[in-house]
Order: sequence, then C-alpha cells, then structure tokens
Amino acid sequence: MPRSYEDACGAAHALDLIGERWAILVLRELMLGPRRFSDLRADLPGISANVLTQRLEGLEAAGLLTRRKLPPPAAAQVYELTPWGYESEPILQALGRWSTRSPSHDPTLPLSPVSLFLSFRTMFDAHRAGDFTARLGFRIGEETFVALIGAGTITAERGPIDGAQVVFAGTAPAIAAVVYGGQPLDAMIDAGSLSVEGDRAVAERFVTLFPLPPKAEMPDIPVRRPAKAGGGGR
Amino acid sequence: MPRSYEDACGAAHALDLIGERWAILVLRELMLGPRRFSDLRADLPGISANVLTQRLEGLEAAGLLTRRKLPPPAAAQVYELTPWGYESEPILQALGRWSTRSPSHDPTLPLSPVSLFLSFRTMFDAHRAGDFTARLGFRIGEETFVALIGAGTITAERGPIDGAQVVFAGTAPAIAAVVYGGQPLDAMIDAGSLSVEGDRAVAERFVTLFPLPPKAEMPDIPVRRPAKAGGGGR
DNA sequence: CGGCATCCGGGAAGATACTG
DNA sequence: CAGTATCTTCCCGGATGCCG
Repeated sequence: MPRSYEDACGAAHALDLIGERWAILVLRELMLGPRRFSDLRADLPGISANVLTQRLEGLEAAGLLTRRKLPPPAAAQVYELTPWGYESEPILQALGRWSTRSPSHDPTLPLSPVSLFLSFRTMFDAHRAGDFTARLGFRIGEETFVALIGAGTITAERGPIDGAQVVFAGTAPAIAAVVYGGQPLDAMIDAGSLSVEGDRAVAERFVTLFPLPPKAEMPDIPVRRPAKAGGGGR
Repeated sequence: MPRSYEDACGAAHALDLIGERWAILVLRELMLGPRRFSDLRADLPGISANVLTQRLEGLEAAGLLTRRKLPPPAAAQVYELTPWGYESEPILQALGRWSTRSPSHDPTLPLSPVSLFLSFRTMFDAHRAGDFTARLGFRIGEETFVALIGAGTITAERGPIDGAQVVFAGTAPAIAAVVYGGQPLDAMIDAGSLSVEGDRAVAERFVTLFPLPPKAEMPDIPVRRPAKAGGGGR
C-alpha cells in the first residue's frame, strides 16, 4: 500500500483502501454481482486497462474482491466482491445522496445500468411509496433487472423479468431522465427513447418514488487574485 | 475541475468534487467548526502546504467551504464549511464505520481530536446507552470538547467543559485506546497517559458505548505470480 | 478475446525553501 | 502565521504488444 495517510481515523484508513482514483467506481460496478474485466471496462468509460488491472489487484489484496474462474464452457474469469466488499454500499449511497444537492451535477452524462439500480436503492422514498406494491422489470441492452416494491422498501437487482407487472426497455440514461429528470413517460416513449410494456399505471407511479432534494446554495466567491510573482525556490 | 469522471452517477460526481487526495480529510477537520490554515496543517500530518492550499481553493470553488476574516484583534483568516459542506458528514461516517471491519486497520497511528469526536458520533450505540444520561468534558491540548448523552443519542462538539460530570484530559490517541482499544481506564491513568476528574462511574460507563464490529475475514489470495518476462513495449 | 506487461507523456502530489 | 514558488517523484492515462 503506497502512500498511506498514516492516520488512525477510520475515514482515513478507508481512503487508504479505496481512495485511489476509480477504486470506488469499480466497487460500484461490482455491487450488483460478479462482472468480467471487459464488462467493467465498458461501464467505466475513461478507465484504461492498466489502471483497471491495478485497481483490481489492489482491491483483491485489500480483501474486497476475489477472482473466480467460471466453469467451462464459459471459461471466463470474473471478479466478485467479498461480503465485506458488499458492505461498502453505504459509502456509495452516502456519496450519491450528498451529491444530488450539488449545483454542478450534470445528469446528461453517461450512466451505467448498475449506477441506475443502485440509485433506486439510495433515493427510494418510503413515505411516498406508502403501501404501494409492485414488481417491475427492466431490459437494458442484454441485461435484465428487477425492482420489487412493498412494505415501504425496495429491492433492485439483476434478475429475470418474468412475472413483472411492467417492463421498461431502454438505456439507463433514458430511464433516469424519467425518474430523476422530470421527463414525462409519454414523451420518452413517443420519442422512441424508451418502451414500456404492461401496467402503465404502475410505471407512472414508480417514477415518482425517487425525489431529489433541492440544490445547495452557492456562496459568493470573492474573486481570487491569480498569484503575483514572488516566493522562493531552493 | 480537471479530470472529471464524466459520469452522471451521483457517487462519481461526488468524487469529482471531493475525490482528490486529502480533500475528505480536510472536510473532516472542518466538521466541528472553523479552523485556521495552520490548525489544519497540524492535524493533517503529512499534507504539504501547497496541497492544502490547492484543496482549500478547490473546496471553496465547489461551494463546500468559505473563508472568513475574523474580526480584529484576532485578524486571522479561518476556513468554515458551508451548510452543504457540513452535510458531507454521513460520507465520513460511512467510510469510518465500514473501515472498522478492516483487518489492516492500525489503531496506533496518530489521531486528531476532531477524528475522535466524529468517531463518537459515528460509533455510538444507542442500545448500549439505554437511558444513560451524562455530560462529559474533554481537554485535549488547548482545546475542549463536550459530549452529551441522553435519550439514546449523543452530541459531540467543541465547547466549554463547564458543568461536566467528568472531565477527561489527555491526547486523542490515549482516549481512543480506552474507548476502542480495550485499555482499562485505571491502567491509562496509572501510566499517566490520561487523567479523569469527576464521576468515575460515568467515565467507566461512557467508554463502553462505542463497540466495534468484528473484523472481516480475509479470503485466501491464491498467490500472484510475480510477472514472468514477456510483455511488449513500444 | 481477455488479461496483463511495458513504455511514454503529462500532471498531481510530496518535499523544501522562501516571502510578506 | 499564512501561504507561494520550485523541484522531484510518483500516479494516471493512452498506446502497443505478448500470451494463454
């Protein structure tokens, strides 16, 4: 572990383990189950192969994930979080919940499917859901996900969409635009960005269950003078 | 903001704002109220002045802190979190709570006073406290802090120790050794590492209210072969 | 194709020295 | 005390190539 903070504070130690660039986002992509190297790379736009390799090695050495060989014929290797690795989800939730108040957040950026479903877990409002009960399916690319709502709780995970009352099909950003961006479902469907099959009323209700808090106010920043010569060297 | 993750995920955006090295620890040191540049530097062992300057500028630009001039005679400048900045405490708590299960955590490292009191807020166990009520004072160096326990909640903040039933005096690591390290209060007092004045029974009860979870199990790491020649280059 | 190594350029972090 | 300037070191990110 190069460059530790050398600080007994728990937060500092956590950052020793997962504070390097991309590390937390790698955890995010593994939070809904094992993935392959190229899956991770595809859903972490901008990461380079060598950095991903380094992070996977570091997280493995820290005991946060293991690598497993899938049984033949799919002789691929997959990376999977350890139980302790899965326990890092509250960190992702705290980061995500806090940043929704950021005035500089840009919701038009790319969004991975895993991010979307973790955001459902994070932003679900039990009070708004009341005694609403539903089983929703989502088809995003080749993958399917299921959300189960009931008793004021939500589960959101990878899984088959069989038995869902309603199935959304589209990209993660398109679904996010409806749930978080206030885009009307009709408009998205008419535009061909999204398709919804099954109980439309359930779909309409679902998209109201994830309210965002108001943006934080930005203080005036009194102008910073651009550094004006002086100072020494060695 | 150089080097953004370009990802609409809330966690990724949070890391754009506070993911740089030291940034979260700067927030930590400001979490209990305004501090001066040299205070921050003293409690962030290892940070260099220019990096601290950069972080303060970045966090100010992001709207997380403001700088204020204290009124004369103390014409010093202080850095203070904005309301939104204070709202980042759950991130610190999630990091800290999660890392207590790390097998590699070293509690003998240095610990700042602010870290200690934030850890009280984080690790307080309401169930263990039951209907225990107390007012505790802490003297650490030149600073004093107060913890108030009652109705299954705790407050821990900077403040005068007047009216405390018991006053601890010592370093943050010494107090942590008793609360988290299982060191008996008597032993620490006899060794001169700590002094306790006032109601000893209250002190003894207090140090039992912050239990640590069990360490995570480390998976076997199947040996990584140390790279065996080959590979390319340009 | 998946995974990993190596080389390179740029930039952030760390250490040190100096200024107002 | 509160920073700023400079130098060095190391990490990140992109490109390329080898290997199973």
